[in-house]
Amino acid sequence: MRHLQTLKLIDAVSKAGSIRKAAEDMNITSSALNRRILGFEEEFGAPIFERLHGGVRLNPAGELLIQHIRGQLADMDRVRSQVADLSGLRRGHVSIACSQAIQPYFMPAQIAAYRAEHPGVSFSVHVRDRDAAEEDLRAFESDLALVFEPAHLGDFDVLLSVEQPVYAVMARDHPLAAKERLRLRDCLGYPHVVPPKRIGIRYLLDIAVANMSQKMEPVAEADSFEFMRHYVQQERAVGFQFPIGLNIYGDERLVFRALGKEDVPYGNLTLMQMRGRTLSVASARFANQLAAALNSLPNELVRIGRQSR
Amino acid sequence: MRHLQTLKLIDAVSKAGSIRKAAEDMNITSSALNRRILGFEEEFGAPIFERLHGGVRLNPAGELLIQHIRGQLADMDRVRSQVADLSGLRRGHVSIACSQAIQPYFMPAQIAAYRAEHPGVSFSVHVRDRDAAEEDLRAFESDLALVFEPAHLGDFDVLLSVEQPVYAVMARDHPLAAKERLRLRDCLGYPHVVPPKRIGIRYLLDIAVANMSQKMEPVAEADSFEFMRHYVQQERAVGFQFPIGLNIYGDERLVFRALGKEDVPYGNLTLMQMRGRTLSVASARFANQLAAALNSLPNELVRIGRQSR
DNA sequence: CTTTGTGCTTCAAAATTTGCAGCGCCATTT
DNA sequence: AAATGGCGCTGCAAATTTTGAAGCACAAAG
Repeated sequence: MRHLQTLKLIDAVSKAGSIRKAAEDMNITSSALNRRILGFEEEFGAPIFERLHGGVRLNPAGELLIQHIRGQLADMDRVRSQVADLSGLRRGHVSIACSQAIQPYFMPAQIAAYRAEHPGVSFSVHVRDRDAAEEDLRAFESDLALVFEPAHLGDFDVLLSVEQPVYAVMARDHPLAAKERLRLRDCLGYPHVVPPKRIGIRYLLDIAVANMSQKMEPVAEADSFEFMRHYVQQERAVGFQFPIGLNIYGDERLVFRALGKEDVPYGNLTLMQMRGRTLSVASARFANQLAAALNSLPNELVRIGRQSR
Repeated sequence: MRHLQTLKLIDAVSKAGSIRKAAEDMNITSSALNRRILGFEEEFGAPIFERLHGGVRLNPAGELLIQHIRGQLADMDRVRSQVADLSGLRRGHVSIACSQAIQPYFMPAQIAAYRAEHPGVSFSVHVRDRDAAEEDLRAFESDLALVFEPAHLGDFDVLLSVEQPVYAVMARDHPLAAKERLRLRDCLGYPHVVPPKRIGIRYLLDIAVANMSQKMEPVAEADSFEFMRHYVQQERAVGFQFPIGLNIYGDERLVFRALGKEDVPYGNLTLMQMRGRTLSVASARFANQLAAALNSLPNELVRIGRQSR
């Protein structure tokens, strides 16, 4: 798209932090890029970059502009997607940022299901904690975000929000595995593995622990659920995870127990988009499918709950 | 703005209905314009105009695109306005579509008040009936619309809505001028002047008359309030207008009487903008001022009511 | 049948953009 | 203090793109 080239270049410069670096990324000469920036600033009527030793940075005017540019680039993509859909091609691309817990089971299944009906649609999936996911939306780098406990809801439209309890994860022969109803303080009595503070589940655990005399003393802090899952089989420790990230029936060596709401607050799994954006056809449909799937999750949990008794 | 030139040209062609006409408007050759359109369609991936004998017209894809284009052009204006405001220039432009009744007193006073504080801001005021005002918003030709009884609220954000009774307007020596409380059926017993159907006040009168045995039999149907105002002094007829369009104390030869809500429904004077748009600094501030002024109107009306007894 | 107006095409001229090389600047390193 | 390396910026000529003038084929109107 020729007429958007200058805008793309400005975006590239703002990301690279230097005209020369951006020029290399975009496969043109730094002098050409430099003059395009200068030319744009002239017709725009104000500088958008402040020059400093070692590169450039957006000035306040540039910050205002870059938001417009990213919106325009994304919106043009949306229009093209709608037009493609209009002509029956059913092509498109969906970019989604989501929490780690969504990655192993939920998202692959959802994408496979969607692609079974729309094979022309491709996906980008970004693992992002709750802050980073919101940054992605703001920068128009993801169309959707599906995260636990989003921090600043101000700039976003919430498409759906469902609650999920926190589950304790342990080896099948762990002493606690015998108990049907588990309290958080039981878990903290054993070695435990928790995620770092930026992760939603840790946020909830911190809230819970704040009201207790007992303190959290993790033997390991890890942002990889895979690590946690294997570690609890090594040391007979306890880990924590949301059920959407668990294969409840699939793992014979592990046991999962929901922690009550009065113990640890439920996590809010929230599907959101940038406020006011009109998503591409593919993204909007995929969001709908996600919403439907999430809405049917509670039944699933009830069933799991019964089975675990 | 160079990189928007192609988009502006497409907009011009869609409005002119012909490439050659648009070329003349935009001061370039038709061949150059033609090739820009062709070039754009190629990189866009689909035709956006359908060619027919005697000109071109947007196809469905083009309709989708033109909406994006107009949004983009308007948004770029907004960004520039914000940047100008950032650098302290306090310049800007406000474009507003409003009903005829707003034109004589309310809008001039409001604009003068605003410009007294922000002399760098200029205005475009378009007289539009309720349908046309909405069209203006959709086409991004007005930033704001202030109209009575808007028809399709779906695509717009309502910033404020206030009620105004319908007033009967007559000469001071009209027989009805002696009565303090007037009924609609009294008015219809005398010759009366009403606006055409597309005007909000007529819409309300039609609703009122639908519930009556008496019929409306206007001696004149005119969309000019000036016409009505002078005509009622010629034939001793009765006219109708909203109080915001009346200079209640200023005209010695005319008398105004509010019609009760049970007689004729109150008109909804609504300030709106295109859904989801971020207005320029000047437009947003002017909208705030309008909203404040409209909110203080009811007191004004009460005062008028007392005085007219 | 002629006239008028349309979108589109050809080709050379005009305008713009690009790449190369180099300048001056500044913070860091030597 | 000097050297270095990275940076934004600038002449200048080449490359590329855009433009204008003229004309073609076509369809509707007179």
